[in-house]
Amino acid sequence: MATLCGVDIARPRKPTLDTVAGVVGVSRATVSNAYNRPDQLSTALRERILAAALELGYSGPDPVARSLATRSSAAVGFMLGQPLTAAFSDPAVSVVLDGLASTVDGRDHCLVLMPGNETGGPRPETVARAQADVFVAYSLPDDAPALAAVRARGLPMVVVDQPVLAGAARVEVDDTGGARSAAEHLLLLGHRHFGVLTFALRPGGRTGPVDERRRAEASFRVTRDRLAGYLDVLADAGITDVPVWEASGSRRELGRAGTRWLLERDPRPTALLCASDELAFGALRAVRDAGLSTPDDVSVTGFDDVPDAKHADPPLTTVRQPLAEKGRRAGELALRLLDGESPGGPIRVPVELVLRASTRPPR
Amino acid sequence: MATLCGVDIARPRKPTLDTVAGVVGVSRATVSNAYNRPDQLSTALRERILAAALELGYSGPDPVARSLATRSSAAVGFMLGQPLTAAFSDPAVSVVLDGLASTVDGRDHCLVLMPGNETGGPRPETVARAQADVFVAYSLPDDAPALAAVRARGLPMVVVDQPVLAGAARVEVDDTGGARSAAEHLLLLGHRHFGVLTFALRPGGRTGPVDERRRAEASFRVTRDRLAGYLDVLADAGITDVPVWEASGSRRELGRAGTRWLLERDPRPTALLCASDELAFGALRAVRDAGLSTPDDVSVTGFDDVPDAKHADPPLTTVRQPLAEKGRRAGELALRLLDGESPGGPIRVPVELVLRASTRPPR
DNA sequence: GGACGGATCTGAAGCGCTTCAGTCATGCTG
DNA sequence: CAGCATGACTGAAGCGCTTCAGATCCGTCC
Repeated sequence: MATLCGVDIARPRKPTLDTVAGVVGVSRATVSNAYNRPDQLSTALRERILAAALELGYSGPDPVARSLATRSSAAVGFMLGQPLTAAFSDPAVSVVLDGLASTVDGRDHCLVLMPGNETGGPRPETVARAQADVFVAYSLPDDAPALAAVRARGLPMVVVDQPVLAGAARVEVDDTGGARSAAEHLLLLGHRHFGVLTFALRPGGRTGPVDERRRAEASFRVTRDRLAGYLDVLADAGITDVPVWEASGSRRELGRAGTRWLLERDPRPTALLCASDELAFGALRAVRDAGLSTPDDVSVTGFDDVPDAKHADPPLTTVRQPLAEKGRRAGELALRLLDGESPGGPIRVPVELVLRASTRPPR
Repeated sequence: MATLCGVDIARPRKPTLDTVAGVVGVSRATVSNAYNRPDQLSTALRERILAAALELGYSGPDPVARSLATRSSAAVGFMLGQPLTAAFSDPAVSVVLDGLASTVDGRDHCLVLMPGNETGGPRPETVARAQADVFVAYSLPDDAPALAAVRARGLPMVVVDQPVLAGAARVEVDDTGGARSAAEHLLLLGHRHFGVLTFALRPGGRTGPVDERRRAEASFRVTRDRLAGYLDVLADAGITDVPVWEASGSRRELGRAGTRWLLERDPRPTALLCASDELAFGALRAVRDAGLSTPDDVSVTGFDDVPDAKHADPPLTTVRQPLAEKGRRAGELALRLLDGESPGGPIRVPVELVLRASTRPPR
């Protein structure tokens, strides 16, 4: 009786707002209000509507249609500079992402994940079709096509760590400063023979020694800055020709391999500066493999202070950055942009050298 | 001139299909075709349209509107049983996710990530509002509210590992069998004193010894099956009262702590069965901490065969499961469901015991 | 008692796009 | 040259929802 005229046979079809409205005998607007603005109708009616919906198997307004009508998809896109495996092998990524995810989820926003490929970011097509109304870029190379794609869509963006991009909100870390402090620490301890272990300077995953030219081509800002921090401090102290090994990713196994090479240099380094804790874990292992001891024979520093760092053997001296906070900040920034507020200046999170047992003066 | 009548002043407004159509002087349908069906119009016109679009700053059809019109959001939702940090501390999750992501990205589908919370899955509200047209559930507890939410929306779902759910496509692994083979291996070597290290039996993250009652309450199927595999084989051999430690997550640090407890049991176990490689890594470390040796004093087995397992010290005997393949299969299944094909029976991926140096007969 | 305010509910105009049944030339066939 | 297939393009009907300016009704206040 209270049903709409003809369209009644179509059983298997999914119910919509209209279906429910028809059955209850109210207008579509009222059903919508039942879900979105409970104060706009009487409790009694609202309950009747919800009951009817339940019975009809209507599970609430369709998210896509709702997004179209409200012009907001309630999702934030997360673009990554690497494939997922590479990214998540390093807690430095997953902890940040976790902070971000819980922040945006608190506001009923979803996270659209866009992993990178060999070229160092998601495909622009992926970005163009992603249903998100703000994007977060994490560790993309400066020239990633994905960035242009976001820009073309005219959507706001927050960048964490890099790249530095005009008009985008930003949360950043003083990578250079952190790296400098690690190098200075080792210098102060009296070390003169160094080795540096870094992760990828550019997308594509090369593994091998880094020369001046390769260094100049670096397109990952984080890598560039940490490396520069290490080498500049050493150069200022008159130490040049420092061997540098580039691992294609931030994984302990790759750090271990690189360290093998570094330990074969002559003179053998007494101190290893690593661009991440994961690499440093590999370095610790390689030192042990070589029948040497950390810190007696070789001091090792990391970067990030991931949870495992303090439990390493020996506990790792490293540069701490507040990973979870970075993620949260990025999330908050993204939500602010969604609210149309201005991004404000870049948010800087602090770094701090954490001294543990993996460093000591050379013998 | 070729512009539409009045609506011309609104500069800052984002261009739409109509804008472009108006400027070029063609119908909206034609512009749409220019993007989606190049064969439906002449190349010349298509290029004119694309050029005009570029000039106007139109970056292609709006994904949300397009989704509404096509009734397909081109996204797959990924629901996780744990928060991101917990999930990604274990490569067993990130490798699967990577396989899934690359599979669906190949079809221009996005990945909507829905991490779990303390209750063991994403919030149902999150699921209800997620713009995805197929969901994959990974390691959710059997009673997760998120599952009901998917069902309420009437969307197809693929389940990997668990829970077992009627009507859902599934890719599964013989966890019980894998666990059994590890236990049998140790038994065959002559071990009689065991310890078991497992990750969470239920959402919420408890840490401590597991008794019969706790075991009965287990809601994570994977955990349940592996544990059962270990204990059943031992029980069949007449070995009962095996101490079991539950870690709240699959992290090496937690494995290390649990192993400390296990090693204090009397009689001290000569073999440790771990529910994951990450836990096993912690066990190796704890054995060393205790001044003991693996495998001389204590044998250790893991589960998963993550990339680090073969580089552990000593290399880890473990049950291999093809993680990347699991992810890919799940992705393929999801895409098939999207195409309206039937899921077919569950896909089983093989497990296999990989013998390495962390196990040997007891002294 | 008439004006007013509040609480409820409705109509209709979009949101930006896809798609399908056509329309209209145009060229080809026999 | 009639008849037809083909290619190029258009009109209009949705997709399922939100939202806002009313419409209606009723209790109230002076």
